Parts: sequence; structure tokens; C-alpha cells
Amino acid sequence: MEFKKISYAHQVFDQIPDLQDASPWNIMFKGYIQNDMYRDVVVSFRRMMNEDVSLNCFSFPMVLKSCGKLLALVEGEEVHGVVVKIGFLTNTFVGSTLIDMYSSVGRVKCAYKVFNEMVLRNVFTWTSMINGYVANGDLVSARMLFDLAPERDVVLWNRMVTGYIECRDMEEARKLFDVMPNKDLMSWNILLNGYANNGDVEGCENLFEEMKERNIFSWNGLIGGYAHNGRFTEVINAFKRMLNESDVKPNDATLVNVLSACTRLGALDLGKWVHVYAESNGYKHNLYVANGLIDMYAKCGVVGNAVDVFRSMDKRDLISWNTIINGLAVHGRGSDALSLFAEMKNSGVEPDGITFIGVLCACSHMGLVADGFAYFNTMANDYSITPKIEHYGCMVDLLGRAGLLEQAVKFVEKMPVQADAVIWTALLGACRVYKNIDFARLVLQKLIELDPKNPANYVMLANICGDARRWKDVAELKVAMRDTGSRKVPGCSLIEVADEVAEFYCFDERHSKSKEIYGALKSLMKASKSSGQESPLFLMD
DNA sequence: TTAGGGTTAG
Repeated sequence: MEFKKISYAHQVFDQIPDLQDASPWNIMFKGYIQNDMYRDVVVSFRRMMNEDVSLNCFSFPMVLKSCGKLLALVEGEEVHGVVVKIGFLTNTFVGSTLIDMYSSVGRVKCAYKVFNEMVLRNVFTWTSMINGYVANGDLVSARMLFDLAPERDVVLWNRMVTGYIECRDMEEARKLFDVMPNKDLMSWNILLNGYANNGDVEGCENLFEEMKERNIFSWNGLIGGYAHNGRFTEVINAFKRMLNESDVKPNDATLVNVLSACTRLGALDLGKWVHVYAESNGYKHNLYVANGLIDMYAKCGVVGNAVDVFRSMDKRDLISWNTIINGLAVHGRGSDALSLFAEMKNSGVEPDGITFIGVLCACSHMGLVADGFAYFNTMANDYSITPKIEHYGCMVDLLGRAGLLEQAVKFVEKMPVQADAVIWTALLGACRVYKNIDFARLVLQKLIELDPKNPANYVMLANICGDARRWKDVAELKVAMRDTGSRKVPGCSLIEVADEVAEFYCFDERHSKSKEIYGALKSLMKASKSSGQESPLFLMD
């Protein structure tokens, strides 16, 4: 039953003159559950009790499932009492769902009591109990029961393998997988995802190659494995392979992973291709895909497209709002970010800590110190969000960018959390902008205490002294840096050209066309200089 | 009409 039809069903239900029979109630339960309306099931059940409806054995599994989903122990116990009173404990459907209910609210002992006292058990009952132990992290008891179970079907085997994976014990998971008498495709996919989520990309690749049959979950397992482990080029290669070699069509999960790789690699053209693909394959109104698209466009620098996607959505969630607000904020469109924040609040979506990172970042880019502090206070006062180090970092950045260096240092010293290198580095950056060498030295001292081996700190101060033409200081710093025995790892950039992503460093000459590239760059700088602008290269963050 | 297993975004 679809959600739309629920209200029709309600109208019909209300016209039934005699509601003493459980059947129409049970049909409503089924509809509620299909639409995640668990609260309605429990409320209706209460009504059934009050109106003395004669309950039958079909009602209880759905009511108990709903109690479990709502983590409603009190209501669950109440239903348990009714079950005992009417005498449905011998029913395996009722018993299994009772075990599930107690397990999902963390009462494994109560679950076991039900399991233990059951007269008749089947493979479902055993699976529920084993599942209960797994869900509560007791793998030893789970395995003991698993070995004792009189019957083990593929679902039970798979659940036990998943249990080991959830405890990050891939070795035990693999052992069990290897001795499974009947593996189905899901068994393979479970193990594949296990490798992917436990950081074992190679294990994931090997298993994928071993598979004789693959479905969408298999491909997504491989692609997701690359994505979760930062192997973004491989994400794209695997995606291209999927399109070329298999009959499996990408779905929303595939597209989301590919989009996140595009985002990280700056692969805008492929990102656009995914956009077109999504629109022509029925994912136009998919929340996950749209959120991925917003982030991809924003991080690839095409914030306008990000806004277009956001505006075209018919359903938005917290992530949609956060992505667009943060995207606008980091691209200097602070006032748009703030007006979207107001729109978000009006639409009834409750902001979280990440929303406020975008909001504070917007204030910081616009130099709105007072507003920034007002929003910062709103966080805790109106939304009960405890500021984390990232939020304090935004505030320090806000003060630093506004040139209020002294206030910034005081703020850092008063913070309830210990400042990390990110915060001090932001301050050091502000010291450079405002050419404040004294503060810079103070900040550098803090940075060296936190991270003595990081040469980037010295480089930053050297740059600050260089800006002030204090070459003697620069030379001294270079010596100090040499004494730490480490070299600064050069930052690297990525750019997408003709379907390929190229990597380059500052003054990099590895590219076959580096002469032409530098030539073009030189004329660009000349052109911007003659038009009276400072070179954009020095204006970039 | 009732019970158990797999992926996705900031």
C-alpha cells in the first residue's frame, strides 16, 4: 500500500460498522509499516485493546516490530503481557518478533528468556536470537548458538558473517564464508562490502574478480570500496568498466559514489555527464543524487549550477541545505548562504553543527564579526548544539580575517577546547595578511609545540618575513627548518583536461606541454596586470 | 493479512 492510499484506506476503515474483528486492523498495520508509520501501529493497537477487539495471531508480529522500530520498551512489554495472557507464545511468528523487539531495545537477556522458554523453535527463531546477540556486540554467544542451531539456512549463515564484519573481524568472516555450504550472491556481496568498509581495497578487488555473477550491489561494493578509501581515480575507472563490460545499470548509490569521486578530483565534465545520466534514467528527483550533485558543482567551482540543482529539488533534507549553504559560503557568496539559512529555518528543517560551520564561514568571508558571534551564541542557546573545535576554528578565522589578531589569540586562550594546528595555522595566515610579525612568532611557537616536525609552519613564517623584506629572519628560519630534518611536502593540485585528471605541483615541469602552459600563464598575468588588477594567482586562497 | 540477510550524500 502506497502512502497516498493510506488516507483512502483510512476512510474505508472508518466506515466499517463492526470493527470487532482483527482483520481490517491488521490490513491497516501492514500499510502503516510499509510507510514507516510505526507510531500509528502502536496507537491503533491501543485502540484495539480499549475497544475489546478480539486480537488474532497476525496482529502481534506487526505490533511488536513497530515497538522495536520505535525503541518503545514499555509498549513492547505491554504487548508481551497480552501475548502471554491470550496464549500466543507458542506461535513462532510471535516468538521471533518478541525476540527481535527485546534485542532492538538492547534487552538481550529478556530476548533470551523468550527464546529459552519457547516450546517450538524454527530457523527464524534461531536467526532472531543470534541476530540479537550480534546486534548487541556479543559475538561469542551468537557463534555458540549458531553452532548449536539444528538448521542453518543461507540467511542465517549470511547474518553470522555480517556479525563478524560489523566487529571488524574480517578473518573470522572469511573463514565462515569459505565453509558455507550454499553461498548466494548476497553472501559474496556481504563479504565484498566487508572488505570495502574495513579498508581492505585489495581484498575487495580480489573477491570481486573471483565472483562468477555480479549484480548492482557487487559493482557498488567495489566502487564504494574505492570511494571510502580515497581511491577516487579507481572509482571512475571502475565506473567506466561497469558501463562498458557489464549489463548492470548504475543506480543512485553508484552515481553518488561517482559524484563524490568527481568532487574530490575536480572532474567537472564527468560530473556533468553523471547529471545528464541521472536525469534521463529516473534519478531526477532522487535526494541522494541531487545532494551529491550540489556538492560536486559547488566544490568544482560552479556554484550557480549547485543552486540550480538545489532549487529544482521537490524534497530536501538537512544534507541538501547544509551542502548548499556551505558551498555558497566557501565560494564567497556569504549573503546568499545566510539568506538560505533563514529560508531553511522557515521551512522547518532544524540546523545541526554542520549548518553552523557554513553560516560562520559566510560571516567570516564577509567580515561580519558581530553577526558571527550572534550566530555562534544562537547555536547553543536556541538549538542546543555544543560548539566543536571546528566552530571555534571558524570564530578564530572570523576574527583573524577581520584583522582582530589580539582578540583572536585571546579567544583561543579562553576556548573550552584545546586549539589544534588547524586553528593556529588559520591565525598564522591572518598574521601574514595583516603583516603582523610579532603575533606570527607567538602563533608559530604554539604550532611548533603542537607539531614540531611540520616544516609548513616555518615556511609560513618565512613568507611573512619575506613579505616584510626581513631577509635575515628568513635565512634564520630556513636554518631552523633544516634542523628539524624534514622537508615540506609540496601541495599538489588536480585539474581535469579532456576526460583525464592531471596532477601538478608549484613550478612543476613534468607535463609534456609545460612550456606552452607556462607561456599561457605568463600572458594571462600580463593581461590582468595591464588591466590594473592584481594577478589573480596571488588572490587565490 | 504475520517473522530473519547487502550499497548511497554534507
